[in-house]
Amino acid sequence: MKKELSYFPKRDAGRRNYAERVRQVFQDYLALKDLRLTKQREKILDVFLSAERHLSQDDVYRLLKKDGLGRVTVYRTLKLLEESRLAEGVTSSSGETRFEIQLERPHHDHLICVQCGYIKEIRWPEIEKIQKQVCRKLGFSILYHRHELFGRCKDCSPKPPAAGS
Amino acid sequence: MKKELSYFPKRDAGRRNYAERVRQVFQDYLALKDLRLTKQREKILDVFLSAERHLSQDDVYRLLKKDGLGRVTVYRTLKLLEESRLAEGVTSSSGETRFEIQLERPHHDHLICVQCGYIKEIRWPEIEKIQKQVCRKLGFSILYHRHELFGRCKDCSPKPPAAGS
DNA sequence: ATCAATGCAAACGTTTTGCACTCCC
DNA sequence: GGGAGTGCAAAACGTTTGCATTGAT
Repeated sequence: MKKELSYFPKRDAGRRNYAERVRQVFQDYLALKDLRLTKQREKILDVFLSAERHLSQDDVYRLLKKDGLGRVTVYRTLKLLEESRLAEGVTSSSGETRFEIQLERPHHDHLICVQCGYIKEIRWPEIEKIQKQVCRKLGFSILYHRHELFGRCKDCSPKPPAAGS
Repeated sequence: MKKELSYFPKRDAGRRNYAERVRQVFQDYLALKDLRLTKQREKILDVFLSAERHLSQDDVYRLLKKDGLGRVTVYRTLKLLEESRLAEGVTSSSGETRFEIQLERPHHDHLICVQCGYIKEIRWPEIEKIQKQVCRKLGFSILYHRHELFGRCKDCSPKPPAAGS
């Protein structure tokens, strides 16, 4: 039995609901700031919700330019998503920032394959715990952190799991 | 007895030697690549060795433009320093990359104060250990990682250590 | 109808490149 | 002396801004 770690709650069943909750949060944030949920902003959000993660600005732009969406709007909307804390940036293997929707997702860090670009999410509560402890001891209050590991994923590793191992 | 963790070897005594070793490493790297250790490259290295850490490209440029050094050279040399693995970039609180010389310095991560910009280096072998373990289990081979914590340092913390704790 | 949002183009800041001159090896 | 290195200017790149038009509430 492949016990693939299932870090995140299954959302397949409640996917549509999830999308709606995300949209709601965004709308609330916008309302709070006296801003509007426009078609373009919805579309950008939708792209994230169907891709579900790790899109660069350019990815979003290319997916939506056929709808007449401009780069500027993508930039501005991504900024809004970041501000609202709905989206968060991850450094990709090529150095560019990629975004993912964070709502209701437990905090996780990233393993980034420098070869294929695959981004694996990982949770390690132990590490978070040590982090907090050490920082508290030092009087450093953490606001947020970035913990990214660059390397090769299983498939891209130079030495595939040898027989007999 | 204050057992302040002494993360880095005392270099006060051997500082000059250290500088020379750094220069040697750089020269070796350059030789390997059929490149030359020029006055400008030496000067840039010297800036790092006297500042010892966390300089942005602009910092370096401003410190050296009086010597007639151009921005372009700074960019190119910083790239060389990175390639040679002598220097490594850290994300500063304002988001720009700052560089530090890494030779003979044990690996460390960074606590970055978003208020005063102070960068504190930190070693937590336990975390590194867990990291390695987890990644090995996943078949992910780490090449390098970035672990940066953003927050407020002791001095900039909103609530100074209150009386009676 | 109002006022924010959009999209264009132009501005902007940063990094890279082309090229003649310099200088290290 | 030759080829790499430098510095300038210009190009390239990614992001932001100004402004007239569009559109959501």
